[in-house]
Amino acid sequence: MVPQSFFDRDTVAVARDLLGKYLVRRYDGLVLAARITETEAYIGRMDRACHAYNYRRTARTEPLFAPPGTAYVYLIYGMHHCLNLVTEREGEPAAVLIRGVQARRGLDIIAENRFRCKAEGMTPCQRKHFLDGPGKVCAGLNIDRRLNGLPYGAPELEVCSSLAEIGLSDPAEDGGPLRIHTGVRIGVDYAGEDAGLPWRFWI
DNA sequence: CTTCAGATGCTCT
DNA sequence: GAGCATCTGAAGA
Repeated sequence: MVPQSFFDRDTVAVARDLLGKYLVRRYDGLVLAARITETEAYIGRMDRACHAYNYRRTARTEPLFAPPGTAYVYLIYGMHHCLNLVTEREGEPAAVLIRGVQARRGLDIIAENRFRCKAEGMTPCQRKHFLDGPGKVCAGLNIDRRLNGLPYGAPELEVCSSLAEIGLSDPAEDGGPLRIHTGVRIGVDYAGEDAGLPWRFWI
């Protein structure tokens, strides 16, 4: 598991550094793991796209003011969940949205969570777009508002830098330096000039 | 491959 | 009451 201090840093740096790391999700005796492939940074201090813009503190944004590494999970469009990991020192509302991952452990369980079928039964289209969106990440890994506010270090959700930590090997870990792409964030047109900030990262 | 409508409920005004 | 850090399936090119 990466140390909590990993999240106690500049949010954009954390967003970049989370690429290639692993989300490990545990529940009901199951262990799921997925490689992080797409992230976005949100910084309340100066970012209109952030729910806690200008330090706005409400019942919803409360987890963003919690210690680094805390999970911030909210419901969007009435039916999808989005997972964020809180960054910066406690009291600085900021987080990284997990927008995409690749499944590495628990394929059948994740496929069941997403499509109510075995991994083998997925269509080519379902396979191609398996976990390439924030709502899909949460659906596949069974993440919902029950995890909102979860302190970092809890076994239910961890971030690891190597799958060896859960007894697996991943060829992608030996693939050399990551080729990191940068772009504008998705779905934040309402944020005015801040919508153009290059705070989306993917590999 | 693209566009498009519809689903659905929480949050803040 | 408006709007939202989205996804899906259907239809057309």
